[in-house]
Amino acid sequence: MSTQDSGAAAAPAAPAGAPGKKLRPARTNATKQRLFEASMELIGERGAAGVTVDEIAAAAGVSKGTVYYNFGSKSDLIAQLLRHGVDIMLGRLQAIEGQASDPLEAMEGMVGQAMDFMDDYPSFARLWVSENWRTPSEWGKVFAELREELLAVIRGAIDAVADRYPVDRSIAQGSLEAATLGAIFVVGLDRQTYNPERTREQSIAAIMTIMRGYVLH
Amino acid sequence: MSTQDSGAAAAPAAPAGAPGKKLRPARTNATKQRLFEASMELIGERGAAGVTVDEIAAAAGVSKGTVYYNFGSKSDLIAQLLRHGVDIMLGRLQAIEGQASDPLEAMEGMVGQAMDFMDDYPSFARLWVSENWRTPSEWGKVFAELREELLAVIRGAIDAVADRYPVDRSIAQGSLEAATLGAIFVVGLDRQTYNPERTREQSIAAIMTIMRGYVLH
DNA sequence: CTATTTGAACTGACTGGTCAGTTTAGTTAG
DNA sequence: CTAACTAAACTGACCAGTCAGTTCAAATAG
Repeated sequence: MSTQDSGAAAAPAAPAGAPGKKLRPARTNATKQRLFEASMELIGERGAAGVTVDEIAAAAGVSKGTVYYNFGSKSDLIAQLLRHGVDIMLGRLQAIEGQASDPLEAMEGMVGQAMDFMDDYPSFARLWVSENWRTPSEWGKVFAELREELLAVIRGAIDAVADRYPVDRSIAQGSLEAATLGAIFVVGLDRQTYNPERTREQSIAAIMTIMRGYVLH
Repeated sequence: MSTQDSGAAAAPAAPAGAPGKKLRPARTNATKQRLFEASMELIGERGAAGVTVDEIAAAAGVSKGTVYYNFGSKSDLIAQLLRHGVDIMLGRLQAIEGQASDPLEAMEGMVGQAMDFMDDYPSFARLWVSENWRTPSEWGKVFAELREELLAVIRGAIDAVADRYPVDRSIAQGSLEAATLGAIFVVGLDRQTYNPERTREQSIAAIMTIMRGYVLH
């Protein structure tokens, strides 16, 4: 959750010509956190283009200038927001990576973690699916990178299954990873948006059907 | 959104695309078609909020006034665009509904049709996933309705499988439909956006893994 | 210990531009 | 003759980004 700002280029644009090292990130961290939370909520609901910087600032209890002080632009804020969310999700997935001895159980645990993450950050998945796959996306590089990190975790879990069980080798792993990630996001979103009565376990079982079809019987 | 007063009288003196779509159209149909194609492309790429009415009109080779003559508003245009796309997709899915005697083959055919549809209308899936699942969506009702129509077709195919084969009854059908639809969209979009080298057949096989896991062996 | 200074963090009015939707007067085609 | 369309100007709202000024905790000086 920390995800302290990568000391690289997009640091605060200090107006007084400061060289920009984080000497005293006292208030700043709390402010960034509030901005992340506020913008995750708003952007998740209405889309990146549908939310104004003024709204984000107001929701975070901060002035508009502060947004531009902490992030260089609206676009930068969103890029860092995406990274922030994926870091949280990855942290949760990796937290149980190897808790179970059986790779299918491990996979099930991972899917469960993903569903819980979507319960806790319902807006992140919305933001993800709304802005991913845009062709000349402003955040195309960010998405490609983050997507790869998520797929890598799924790939690890699938590999573990393939090592322990006989599986259908004719199925392309890449497509299988994509199908799994897609099912996770869409089942989670559908549950939130249209079918809140569906349980966590039902959703996990439906997604795990993919794995059961992958393993030969 | 502006003119929030109940001033319904602000509509054009002509029949804005509200009710009558009967024996009207001479040029209108061609114009609407061009507008559908142009806006599908643009909105699919940059999102509903990221495209201006002027751009759509220009891309369709039509004046801005024509957009407002045929559709009452940008929002209306998009709602009708969604319906238009789903109608095409449903038409294709139903065209092979019952071509195969084996329900698993029928399902595979349907998934294949869906992949072909996404090849032909690559922007529609983008529009769908970017605007679906928005919480207070302007087109929430439209989405709920269209989503139900798509799920009904998938449900029919799953039911046919469940009638002919022994299946895992502990899996909630609703979640299974959602997982299938999600996998279809995401695998298709991923192929277009990030992995164009993946074949149609690889993608179908990955999605069909869900069905193979549903059927008991 | 008190006074002064420093500068990172923050403020909010303002600017320049964009865009949905309207209007009007005229043109084209069925 | 009339529905469909054009072209261009206009409005009113809205919004990303800017910038001159303010705050305040910590550093430093006296």
